[in-house]
Amino acid sequence: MVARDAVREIAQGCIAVRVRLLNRLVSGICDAGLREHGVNVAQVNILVAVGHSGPLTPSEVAATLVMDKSTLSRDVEALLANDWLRKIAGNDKRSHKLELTAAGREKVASILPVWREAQTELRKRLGAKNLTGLFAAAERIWAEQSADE
Amino acid sequence: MVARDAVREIAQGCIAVRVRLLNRLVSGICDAGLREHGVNVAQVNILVAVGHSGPLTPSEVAATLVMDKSTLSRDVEALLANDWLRKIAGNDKRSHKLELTAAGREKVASILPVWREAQTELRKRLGAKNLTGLFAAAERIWAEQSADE
DNA sequence: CGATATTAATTGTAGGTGCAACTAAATGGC
DNA sequence: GCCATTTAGTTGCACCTACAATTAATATCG
Repeated sequence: MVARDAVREIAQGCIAVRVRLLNRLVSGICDAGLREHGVNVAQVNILVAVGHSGPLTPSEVAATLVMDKSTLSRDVEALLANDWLRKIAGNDKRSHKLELTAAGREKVASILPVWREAQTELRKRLGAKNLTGLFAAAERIWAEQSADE
Repeated sequence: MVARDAVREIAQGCIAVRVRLLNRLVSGICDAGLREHGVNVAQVNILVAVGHSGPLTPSEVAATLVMDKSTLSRDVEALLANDWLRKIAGNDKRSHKLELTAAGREKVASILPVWREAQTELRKRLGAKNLTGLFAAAERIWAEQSADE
């Protein structure tokens, strides 16, 4: 194996470069639409995760989104300050749960039009049929997590 | 449409949350393996892009990877300092091209084993068959770019 | 030819992100 | 019951990243 071949092998097969490219494209399009609403896609994802599956502890949210818990902690801070999330008592004195507030639910509803526009553009640019694999991959990661406990 | 439905609609269909989740998983796995080699996945992707399709101008690299050119500029700085990339004259006095050096090519070759390990883990966790859609989506973005000029 | 617009790259700045270290609380041996 | 270990969450830190503004060079058009 000579050095030249390594470049070709990675260029042709690298999962990371493709996922990262798509991430930048997708996040960029979503954030552009959300900017006027004063939120970013990371925040919306957290609100939706909590609203859909909550109440959840911060650790559960972080695991679901495969985020570092410290990153989540800082994101949640802003969401609490806006009263889009609220803390409720957990099973422990060291933990708590996060719940979507009515205001948070309305905030999510308010961005629905721009979210739909972004989805439409993304389906067109990425190819709607290519998304099934993407969704299935995410499902596998979520399934892994259920299996862990 | 009530607010509750917006949460469900986004939770069930959001492309962004899934792409971002996969990005964090993939980047995390790759970066963990690369750490001992003193590089990150962003840098490897740039070296490979330049080595595979180069010489390329910074703008061309940024477009290929769908990166902001300012982000690329700072990444390239470190790669030049390590003599993994070199600047060569461009068509213009305001532009130049980037070329992979022999040392850069060897650096890429040196990380090939950890790259392969990461690929194997990712294929297993994401499901090998789910990757075809991912690759096809990236191809569409690259095809868009050729069509632009 | 000269003013204006465009293009390439970099730099200023603000905020996002993850790893490691830390604090507090709970668990598990012994 | 007590001490070591684990777990939950936050904070310190360094770095990554993108948008906006800047600098320099080139192209365009009257």
